[in-house]
Amino acid sequence: MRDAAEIQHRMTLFQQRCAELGLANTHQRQVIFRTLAESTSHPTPEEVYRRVRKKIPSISLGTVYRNIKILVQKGLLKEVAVHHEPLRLDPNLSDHHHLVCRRCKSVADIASEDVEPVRLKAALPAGFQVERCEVVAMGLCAACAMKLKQNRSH
Amino acid sequence: MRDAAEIQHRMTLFQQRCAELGLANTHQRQVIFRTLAESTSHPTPEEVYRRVRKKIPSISLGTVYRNIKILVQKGLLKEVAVHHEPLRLDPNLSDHHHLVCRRCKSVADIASEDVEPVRLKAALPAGFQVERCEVVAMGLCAACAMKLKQNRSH
DNA sequence: TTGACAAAAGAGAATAAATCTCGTTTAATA
DNA sequence: TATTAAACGAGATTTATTCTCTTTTGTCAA
Ligand SMILES: [Mn+2]
Ligand SMILES: [Mn+2]
Ligand SMILES: [Zn+2]
Ligand SMILES: [Zn+2]
Repeated sequence: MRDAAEIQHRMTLFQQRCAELGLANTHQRQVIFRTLAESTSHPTPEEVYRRVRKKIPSISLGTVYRNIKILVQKGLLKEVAVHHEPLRLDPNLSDHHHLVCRRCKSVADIASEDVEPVRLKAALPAGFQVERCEVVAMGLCAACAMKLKQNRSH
Repeated sequence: MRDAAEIQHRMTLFQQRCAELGLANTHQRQVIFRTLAESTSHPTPEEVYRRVRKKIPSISLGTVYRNIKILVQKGLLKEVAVHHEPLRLDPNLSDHHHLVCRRCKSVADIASEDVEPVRLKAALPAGFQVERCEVVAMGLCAACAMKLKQNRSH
């Protein structure tokens, strides 16, 4: 839970951004965002729904999902790491990293030797044992970059 | 598609490991593994199913999923990145990294400043535009490490 | 203000991915 | 070859998410 001033600041920015983006200023949207802004963890949509219902018992799960999707699209929320259905399997068991296209979801390998070893400078939460580090580089593949450019010039 | 000698080598190792692990040497299991071993991409379970059915038209989707799960558990296959349902949201929009417990799936932030910047040493696939790099450090949280130790000492 | 219109909400059906159940078949091994 | 646990196939079930449709609510201009 963050402090009240910080949350108030986030809410003000949120309302500004919604106005800029043409998103209506609904009570449900505000409470969903505030619930996430108050959180310092990484809740699931169901968890958000559970918390939001304390404020708006009649809210529907669909509204929570709809808003989460819009807010992630507009960059007002993030998803943790690359996360999209369905599961992707990797027959390459060597330690290596990945390059993911945010548009077409293609996944390409980056060899371990092609990335400088990841170095943590600070102490981790007490007792956490790191087993492996994977770098996920997100961006646009050549094909998708071209398609997006074309769409923009319509 | 890899070359035949490489695949043959993988199949031999696979059969050895299955024997060691007490996994029965079924035709379905072999074809599923071979299909993945032949692949240089990151197929979905449905894609594996589609390919395996060319060899064994009567195979069931359940068998594909069952084997994928076993093989991932036993370390004969990997999942790409951390990937588990449901979606996890992040109210922290700053660039930062994550620490994920492989057992309880808890997610903790690692501040960007606490990790040396990720440096790619080699050229990426032509035209790929990287927008951001996220480090996912996987391992065991203190609580889970303790629970696993207890279970082992039964 | 109020009215028109688009955006968003609620309810619940539908879909997609993954898992489970259960009766049947098969591999391991004695 | 007979026994038995493991694995299979078929299809139901579960879980997360999305969609459809009707009603309600913001927004904005008159
Ligand atoms: Mn890979
Ligand atoms: Mn985070
Ligand atoms: Zn792409
Ligand atoms: Zn844990």
